[in-house]
Amino acid sequence: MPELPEVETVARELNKKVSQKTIQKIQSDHPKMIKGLSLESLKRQIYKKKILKVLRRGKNLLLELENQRTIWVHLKMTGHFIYLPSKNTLKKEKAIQQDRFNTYIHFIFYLTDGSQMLLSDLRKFARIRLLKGKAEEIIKNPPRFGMDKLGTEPLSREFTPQELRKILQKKKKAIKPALMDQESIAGIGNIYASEILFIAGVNPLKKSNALSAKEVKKIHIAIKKVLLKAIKLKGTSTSDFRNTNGKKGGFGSELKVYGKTGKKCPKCGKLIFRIKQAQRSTFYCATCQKAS
DNA sequence: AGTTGTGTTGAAGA
DNA sequence: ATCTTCAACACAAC
Repeated sequence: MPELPEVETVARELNKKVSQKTIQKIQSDHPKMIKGLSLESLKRQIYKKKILKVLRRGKNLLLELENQRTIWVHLKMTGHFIYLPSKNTLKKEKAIQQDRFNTYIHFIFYLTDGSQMLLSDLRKFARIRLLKGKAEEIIKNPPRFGMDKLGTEPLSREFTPQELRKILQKKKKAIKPALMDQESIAGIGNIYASEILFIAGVNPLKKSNALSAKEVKKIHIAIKKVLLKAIKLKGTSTSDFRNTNGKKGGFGSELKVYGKTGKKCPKCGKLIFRIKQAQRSTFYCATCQKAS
């Protein structure tokens, strides 16, 4: 489930924990997760290279190295990074391993100070690439494998209500799948799309281009509010997402509608519905999020 | 016990 | 072009 708040949390934590550290070696039991080059080639190119910084773009993670190379990681559905400090007590490691979602380790990055960066991924959907150039250059001038089509960053200054209006006017889809379209806005996934629309009081079935200026304004406020709060609480862990210390994020208890089918709406007390939109579950309150 | 659903997204098919 | 369906994979719930 890593969406923008989860990936942002990982980027911030890794920035604190591994930037300015040097990669000694890597190990993988599933090199298929690497795209575009072999495990051997990746090993050669990152050997003894320092990690300068870690950035996020949409749901993509970028680890910039000192040699004009950047490790790109997409966590997809079930990937997450765990950081093990060098002076790791056995007790602490045991505590991390007690959680089975921390035990699907398919990549180990050994750093020269003895610490480790692990990639755990139950379903093995996560993908790794090695890109040429610095992270900022890649963001500005993205390669054409997928990152090239990313839309605006919802927490950036350019993402104004006017900008959102412009984006939504062009789309004929319902607002809920439109919010999840990475080519328009980068980083919103299935959980936060439902939560945002509940906070905005907008029906998920309403067509994007039929929204009033007032509704767009409400959605804009809700996007910023929900994403910022989720980042503050280090993300949502409804099942397998974990932070780099192996622990769950804190936004799970803040969820108003996601996964709440048949439960009472926190605002009006009526029942929460689940419907399907573009093959994904949408959760909403039909009373607080009127279709009209 | 087989079927269905899960936070993502790219590729293939229509 | 643009839309829908499927596949990558593992597991839980029904």
